Amino acid sequence: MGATKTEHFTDKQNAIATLAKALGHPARVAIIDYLLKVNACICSDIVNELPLAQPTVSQHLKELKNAGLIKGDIEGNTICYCIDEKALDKLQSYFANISTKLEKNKKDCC
Amino acid sequence: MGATKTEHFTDKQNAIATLAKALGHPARVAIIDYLLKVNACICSDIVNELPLAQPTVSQHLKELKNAGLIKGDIEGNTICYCIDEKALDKLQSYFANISTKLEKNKKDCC
DNA sequence: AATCTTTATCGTAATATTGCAATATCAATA
DNA sequence: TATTGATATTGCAATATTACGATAAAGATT
Repeated sequence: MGATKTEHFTDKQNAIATLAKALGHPARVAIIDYLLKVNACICSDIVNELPLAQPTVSQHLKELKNAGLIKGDIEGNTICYCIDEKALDKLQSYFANISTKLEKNKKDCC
Repeated sequence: MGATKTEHFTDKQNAIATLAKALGHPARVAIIDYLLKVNACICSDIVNELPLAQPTVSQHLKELKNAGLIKGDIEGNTICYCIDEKALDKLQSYFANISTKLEKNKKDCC
């Protein structure tokens, strides 16, 4: 065993889990924070911003890209990575929806 | 290595990563969905709702609890687990904040 | 008290993640 | 074309996660 039983869950559950998992590492949260802060693409400087070696950063970027949280293209000898709004909108609306439901259905237990 | 270098990131980054990581598995997303749907605590039936063995479900519940996403107490011979609004509010405002920033700072790259 | 019901824990196997040194790739430039 | 600069890939070691059978724990029921 050891592998997630993806096929037993709904597409939506898997989609949210994939996005959440991609943000489940502080380095990847830090990358998103950085992209928001500089309001631009990553151009070489991200490696200097993180306390990790270049291959590790590259790997984290790859995971964010695979999850759809960032998108990027090669531009000359640098890479232009930036936030993919679609994915973040999906997360935003997922949690906004939960908050709305929680607000509406005040429970008296716990 | 293999261990996350938690100490090199900010508390906020680690906090978001911990919450996101807890939702980084479809079974745990399904548990949250279920808690919202029934608008009540979990009372024994959650094991029947998931395609996983009881010890596995118990383990996922434990992880959600450790991350602070659910809270629960023993009630007789069943458990009352329910959503911890504080954690979900934290996630909701994190992503709402990101969406606001993205809306404000329209970029022309990518 | 013996049994049932429900949840937790232990132990363990399979798999995934994290991190980095070494190396490869590839465009720009000297 | 040789070199430089930036990013990706490979390979590997350390660690974490996922899943479940077996078993334990503890209140409820008979």
